[in-house]
Amino acid sequence: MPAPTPNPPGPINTETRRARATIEDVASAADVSVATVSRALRGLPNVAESTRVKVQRVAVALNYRADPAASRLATGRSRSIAVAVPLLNGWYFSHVVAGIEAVCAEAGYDTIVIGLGSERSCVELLDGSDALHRRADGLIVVDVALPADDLRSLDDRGLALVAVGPVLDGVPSIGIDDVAVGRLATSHLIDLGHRRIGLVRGEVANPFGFVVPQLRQRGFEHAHRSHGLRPDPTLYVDGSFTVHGAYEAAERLLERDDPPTAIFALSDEMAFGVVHAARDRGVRIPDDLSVIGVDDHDVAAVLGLSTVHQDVDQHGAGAARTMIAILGGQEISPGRHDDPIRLVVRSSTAAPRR
Amino acid sequence: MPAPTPNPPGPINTETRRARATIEDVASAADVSVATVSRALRGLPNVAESTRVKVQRVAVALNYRADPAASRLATGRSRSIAVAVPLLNGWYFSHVVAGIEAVCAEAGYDTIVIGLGSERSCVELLDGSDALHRRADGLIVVDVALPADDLRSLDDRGLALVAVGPVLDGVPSIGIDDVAVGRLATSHLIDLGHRRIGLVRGEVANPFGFVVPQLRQRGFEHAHRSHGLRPDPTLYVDGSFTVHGAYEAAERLLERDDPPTAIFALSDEMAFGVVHAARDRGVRIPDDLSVIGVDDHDVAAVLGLSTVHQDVDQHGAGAARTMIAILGGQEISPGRHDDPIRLVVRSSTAAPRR
DNA sequence: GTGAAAGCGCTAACAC
DNA sequence: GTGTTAGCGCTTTCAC
Repeated sequence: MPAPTPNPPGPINTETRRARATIEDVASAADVSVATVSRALRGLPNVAESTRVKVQRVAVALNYRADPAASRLATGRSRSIAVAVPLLNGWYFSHVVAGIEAVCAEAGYDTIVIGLGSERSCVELLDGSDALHRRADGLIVVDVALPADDLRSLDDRGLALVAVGPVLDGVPSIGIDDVAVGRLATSHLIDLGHRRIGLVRGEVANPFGFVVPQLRQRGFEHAHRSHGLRPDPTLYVDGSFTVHGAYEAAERLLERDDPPTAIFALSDEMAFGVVHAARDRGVRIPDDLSVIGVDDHDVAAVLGLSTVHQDVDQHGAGAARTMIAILGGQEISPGRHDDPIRLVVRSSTAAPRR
Repeated sequence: MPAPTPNPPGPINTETRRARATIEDVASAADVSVATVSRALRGLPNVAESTRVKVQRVAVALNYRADPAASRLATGRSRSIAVAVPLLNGWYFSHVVAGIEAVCAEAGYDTIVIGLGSERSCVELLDGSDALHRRADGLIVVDVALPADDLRSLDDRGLALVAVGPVLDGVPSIGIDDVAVGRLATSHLIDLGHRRIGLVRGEVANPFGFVVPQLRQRGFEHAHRSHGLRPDPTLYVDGSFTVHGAYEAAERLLERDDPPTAIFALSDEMAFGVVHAARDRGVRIPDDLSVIGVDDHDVAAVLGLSTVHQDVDQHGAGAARTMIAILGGQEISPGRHDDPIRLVVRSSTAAPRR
């Protein structure tokens, strides 16, 4: 158990308060009761239009804003939503977060981010740790495969759940068909004539399975089989979902006596690493090696990287909208929205030379 | 004024509460008063060690955790810090945010992110809008140049302030010497023999000046002057700090009858766009054109891009540590920490051919 | 060392 | 339509 770090003592409260008007200030200034102020300001019925106007005017004059903590305490709702992502600085994740934040801000919700980089953070997330405990009304998990009972425990705590990425049982989710992604990229390579295809997968240090890699890999294998081919597992390497990790992984592949003629990297960032490694060893792309990634990262076009496009900001925005609808009391079925994907062929893929 | 969106009605409260233990539950189970529970759990003095142990045990058994809203209401501190950034999905910003979040989580603080993409969001930030008002104990602004009176108003609201990026008057800040960055990159080009150097600047739709571009530009101009040269303002173009924006900006430069022999892009992402544009028009790098950026983005190495390295994650982490120290009651002088930078020469810069 | 009680600022019954 | 009042769950004097 982490050391209890109490709030430092001291009457921060009183210093701060000076400037802030409370609901009572507004009430007395407007010559009504606090209840009326509350109703008027929140647009509730049973307030005479004239009173509402008067109260609003006073509130503006006093620059009054309800204290969210007090409000949360009274209503049980915090008007903020949490986003849990494996790493905050990945291209994919930062775009999802950006999409979420934009929608949340628009709707008056705060966005609190939780990086799941360390094991500790993952465990805490579910333990009902500080980050979630009564601080957020809902949780958006991005590419996190929560086990069923953790799902339930979160639910028991009254947290609304929405997922971005793979399907999560009983949770509304938005993402792409990752198996199809794997199939699409791989078929492209096979159609070009490639028969020995390397796969740069990625593990993330994350106790919850990060299932995207598996799904895309499954698609990779499907594609082989449906063309009557058998994938070669000795051509599978781990790129950790980073440029650098993939660089090293690709080195291992290219060092072989029988290197693959094409490499499928499960993300564009990893594909960048592959391209780099190839270049450093004088392996020409696409002449000696075809490379394809996934994401359609802004830099993919610069490198001429073939890839599978997905509209990442939209995933985040869609998830946030769903969350807000749920929090707004709408019945949302825990369904799946598969966003379309499409193959983008650039100059990094071509028929094998030999 | 935005439409008042009240919390939807409904007894969410009671449903939720079922599972959660309150301080009273702990008190009665441990057979002490709530005051004692509060003291014991927060490590305050004047609690018999035996009592403390007992209370802790009960708290764990009941999976008790203080409700942050109630705690906030009573103490005035929310144990969360807000981060305001111009765009959440830029490489630089996402790394800063990641650095901040990691440190905050470690210290038990929530990280709430605020994107300043729209004008509205900026205005609201300062208006004491919902996002900040009593929700966060401190605000970390990243590359945001707040005017002096906004600074004061934030301060009046009792918000602690820390800045990442350029110096902000009266606020502790961490960043790099952006003028030096401009000088370093430009001198490298000049030393190589370049005399006509294009500058890809960047504006971000942000009412607060985003001063980084100006500073780096100043360094660019300094470097010229100290070599007895005069920069050519017709060679300045706007790349919006995006790959795509820089692509178009570079096109304009390369289309000229007298194109520059080198281009300094104020960020690596923009440099990528320049490289792309050059490639698309058959301009060879570095033979026909030298390109240099700033950041040392992971992809810079892949493209062989020369650049000015900075340690971005560290900026975020450092800022967060400073913030937490301030919030912890330490006296922190509003000083400046300049993180070191260094020139990284790769293959995108060389002497001009003619 | 511990407990009783008075808030913190707001919302939601309930009365009028 | 509006006001009164009892909480929400915690912290913090102030007695003991």
